[in-house]
Amino acid sequence: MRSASSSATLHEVARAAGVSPATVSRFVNGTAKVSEDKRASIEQAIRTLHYKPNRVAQNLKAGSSKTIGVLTQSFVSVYFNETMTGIEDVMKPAGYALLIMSGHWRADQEAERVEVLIGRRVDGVAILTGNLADRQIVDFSQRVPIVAFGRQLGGPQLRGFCLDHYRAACEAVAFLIEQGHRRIAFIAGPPEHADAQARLAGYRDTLARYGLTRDPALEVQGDFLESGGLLAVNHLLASGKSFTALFTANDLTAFGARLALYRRGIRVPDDVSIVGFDDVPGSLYTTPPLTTVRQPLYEVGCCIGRMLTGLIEQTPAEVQVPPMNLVVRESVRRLG
Amino acid sequence: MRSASSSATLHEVARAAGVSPATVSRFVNGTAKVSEDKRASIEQAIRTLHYKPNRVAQNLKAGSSKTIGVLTQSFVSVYFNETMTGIEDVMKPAGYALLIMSGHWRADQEAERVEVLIGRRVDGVAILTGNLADRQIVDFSQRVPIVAFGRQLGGPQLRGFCLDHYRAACEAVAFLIEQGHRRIAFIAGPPEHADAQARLAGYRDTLARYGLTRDPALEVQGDFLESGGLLAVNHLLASGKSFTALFTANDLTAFGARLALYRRGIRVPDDVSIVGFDDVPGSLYTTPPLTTVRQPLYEVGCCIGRMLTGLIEQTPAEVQVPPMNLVVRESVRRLG
DNA sequence: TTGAAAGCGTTACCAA
DNA sequence: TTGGTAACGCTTTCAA
Repeated sequence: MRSASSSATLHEVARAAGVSPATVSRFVNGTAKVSEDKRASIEQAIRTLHYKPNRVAQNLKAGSSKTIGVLTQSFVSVYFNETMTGIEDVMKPAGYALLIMSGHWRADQEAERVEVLIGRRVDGVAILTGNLADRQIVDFSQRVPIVAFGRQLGGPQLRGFCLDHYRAACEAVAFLIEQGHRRIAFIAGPPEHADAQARLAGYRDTLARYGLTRDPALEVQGDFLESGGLLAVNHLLASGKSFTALFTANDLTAFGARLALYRRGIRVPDDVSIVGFDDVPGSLYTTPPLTTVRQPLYEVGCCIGRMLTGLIEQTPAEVQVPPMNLVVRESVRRLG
Repeated sequence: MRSASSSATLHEVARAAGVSPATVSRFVNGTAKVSEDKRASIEQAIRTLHYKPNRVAQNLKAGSSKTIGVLTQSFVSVYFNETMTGIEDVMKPAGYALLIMSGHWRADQEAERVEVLIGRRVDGVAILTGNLADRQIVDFSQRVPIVAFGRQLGGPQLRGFCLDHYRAACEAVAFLIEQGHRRIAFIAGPPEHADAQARLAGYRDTLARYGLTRDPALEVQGDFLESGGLLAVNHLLASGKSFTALFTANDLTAFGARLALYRRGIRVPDDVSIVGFDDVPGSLYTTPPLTTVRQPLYEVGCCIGRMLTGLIEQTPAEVQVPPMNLVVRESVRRLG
């Protein structure tokens, strides 16, 4: 007896329709012409048996799974999810499904996940940042086409690209300076995180470029999380150093910072201005709405998707990586 | 010539090791004892050929894919993503991978996605809310085990469960009343959304239960989005009706409402108290932090995972659905 | 236009 | 313990 969850096979359809399996296959795939009468009985049989092709068998035969693997770091981060939406939106119409695994920012887990993905014979892998060594990604790319976001990497089966965090951070700080701010504090991200480093460098260099001397006491450590932002502001305030603006390594940090300020009755932007980084959905509705640098993550996802299909189907496409830019809202006050 | 992305097969390993494919299979799977010498040469061959079993072939053979399909509605919603984290955390250790597709709240797309999932022979499907007709889910469940979150459904291969939105909404409104509030406005969710209906009913009934007469002018339509919350508050304010508290159908609505209030200089909670619903991550860091009803979505995901494995592996597990509860933060002021 | 048959990479049964 | 072999469900070549 057939279990409730399996469905009819091509052979059964063939038998029911009184034709050969080959003919049914041809009909189903439109691979060749089938005479009118057979066509009718096949359609009939398919209907009554509820036949649906078994993709697993098709995949085995085809040697490709029409599936792409996505290595994300966390499901609960808009950062990744917007990117995945972009990936899905371009891969779905092309017939690919997404096998998603999260690596939790741990190189060992990430490697293990990629192995699983390759074992499942995905046609390509998208790696969204993470802590895998570049070297290892290059190695993996000998086994499967890979597009890595957040790395400057290349190879026969490998594409990698980054957004220009340095330039974007420069733009943000320049904006603050042009609004009349001179004492600008910075809450940094995790020191080992490449993007965080670039943003910090952008902050420092822009200060220098405008001839402002940098005050180390105004650079505080954060961790890309709200809690870190909150602590950092407390720290800053405790140090007694004054500042009129705050640039944070990302939006979550800005949210935490904003709450710390709120708790002390320090108004934004009246007393202190804030600029964030990322433009997560929530930043449009903070009080006040946050001025921040927008990362075009949805578009990034689309790029990843296009690069990946290009790699897989050997139709190299020149993909234009979208720029980041400052979105000015209400958290910055013009001084003097 | 073998393409760069494929790897050695069992047969090649067998040939290289001078044994039969069957023996290699047995060794790899530990299905039977293999003599020491063969074992060594097989290991050797596997290493030099970089052999990895082809899961696609294994799946075809086994008739199961060790994959479960997840029908989500949107990637960019913490609501779904927290749930998926829970699902992943219980499915991954059990050896299942997640094939994820989003239905965008459109019944036709959702049905199409489930068809794709079934066609790919997933071992089970998790449906996270959405607009599919119950009837259709029941039908699908004849072809594959299904766990549906957000529906009260059951069947031989079907489990469905909801959280008690009605009761939770009652609790939230009761809290407001007990804090001394009498004029409590409500910003509703989409009228066709079952959870939104339950929350509305909870609001109305609780008012009645405490002997408060309900004022229709204090019930405004929202849409579960920040923008709807903002508009709703503007509407409420324009109507001239006074209120001391605001209960919103979800947190996003509360965020929008909070911004509208902020824009008019109305303080929270000094002038107006707010209670949200969901407890999305951001609500801990709004100014002030939002009092809201927590939906234990991660735990829900774990439940879904356990129910699904129970269904698939025919080991029915009694799974305890976690309760929602009010988390009191700083957006409600005690009156009088 | 149609069918027979081989093969995709595994696993498992049956003999040996 | 080991090997041969037949499936799993499909596609595709080769003949007819």
